[in-house]
Amino acid sequence: MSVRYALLGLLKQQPRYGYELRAAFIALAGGVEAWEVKPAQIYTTLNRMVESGLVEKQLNESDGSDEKVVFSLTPSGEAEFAGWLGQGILDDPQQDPFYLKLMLSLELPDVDAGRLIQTQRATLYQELHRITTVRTSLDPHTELARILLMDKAIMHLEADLRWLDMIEARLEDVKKQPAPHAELRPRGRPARTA
Amino acid sequence: MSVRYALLGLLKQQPRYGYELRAAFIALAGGVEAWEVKPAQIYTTLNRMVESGLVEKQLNESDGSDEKVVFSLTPSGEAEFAGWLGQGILDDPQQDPFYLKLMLSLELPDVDAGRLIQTQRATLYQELHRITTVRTSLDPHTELARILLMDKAIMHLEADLRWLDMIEARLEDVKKQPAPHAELRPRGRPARTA
DNA sequence: GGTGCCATGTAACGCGTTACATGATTAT
DNA sequence: ATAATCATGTAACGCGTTACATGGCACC
Repeated sequence: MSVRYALLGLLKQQPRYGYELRAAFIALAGGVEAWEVKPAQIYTTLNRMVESGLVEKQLNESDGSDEKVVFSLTPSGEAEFAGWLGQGILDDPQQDPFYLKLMLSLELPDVDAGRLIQTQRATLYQELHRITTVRTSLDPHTELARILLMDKAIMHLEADLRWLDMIEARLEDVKKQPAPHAELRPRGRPARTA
Repeated sequence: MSVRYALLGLLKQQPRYGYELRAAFIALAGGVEAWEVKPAQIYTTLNRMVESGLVEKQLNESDGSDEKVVFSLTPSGEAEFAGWLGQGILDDPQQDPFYLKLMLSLELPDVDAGRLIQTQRATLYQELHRITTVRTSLDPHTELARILLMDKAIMHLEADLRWLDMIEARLEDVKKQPAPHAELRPRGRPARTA
């Protein structure tokens, strides 16, 4: 979803051809490891935007021997970009695959929730270590932007680890107390008692 | 990506028909507001899994007058599910639309980065308030699972707000210091000095 | 007799992916 | 010479979405 708008922004800077746009996007988004974009996505996205009138295609201006296809922004595209920039963004941490796993493990008798949590914790720790290493290797003078990206990743990983601790503590609580009713089970589907 | 595996898990509990699976998934994932799934996605996903041999379709068992299409798990599907459960998960906070906006705003002369940050901060605050309200309205005895979901959202929103503070501080630093070179600009594309 | 939910789909599209294809230029 | 990178695509698929269509059943 964002690639589309980023391309509009890059075209607002200046008209460009596809391959150049791809390089510019990757540079903008923090490098190949952070946000890879395949050439196929660039060209299909650009052509879709040409069809909806956000972008124009100019075949082979100026130079004669060149096969480059130059794209430029239309007023409509500029408006679309401005609209995107003006909006705040929320991501959806509610759609959490790990939460799904956890809920399933509580319903399936042969799955150990504790082990699930341990595996997840190990994965997060490992990634935290990796990212921290990368972060400290960056030069604050020339790569400040990427440091910010890493910092965000670190803060989110730490939040996830704290969240796992919370989950474990809650599960312990439930285990100790007799529990007035079904406790960690999601509501709905009357627990097959009927 | 996760819906597919959650469906396998739900079918491991017991064979079910499509509409029932949808209800079970929504209950599992924390309710309609948290993770809506459209019927169309359920049926197409199930049929794809039938084609790849993870799931079997049984037409109209037991009852006579019923039009329900019952799906059940194959051994292959069970293995697929077990594989998914065993793996740790990382999400990609590197692919961050706000970061893209920020980088673009630093390159485009007519876009104010400070205002961008303020808009984003307001959006995050608003969502934090909304989620906190929802969270405190939940009953810890019967809806503990959803409370966990909300807690995660809150922790991430708080992390994002702290991150915005960091960004602003860095930008201030850059403004004050003469800066030995280009500072917050992503590398690549030699700043059009040539 | 509508309104709404149960239940099952199909069609078309957007985003993103992999795989494939072509041809030019540049580097070793 | 051959390998890498530049440059431009097409085809097919997976996931998810919206919109549309069909038919039953229940409630007011």
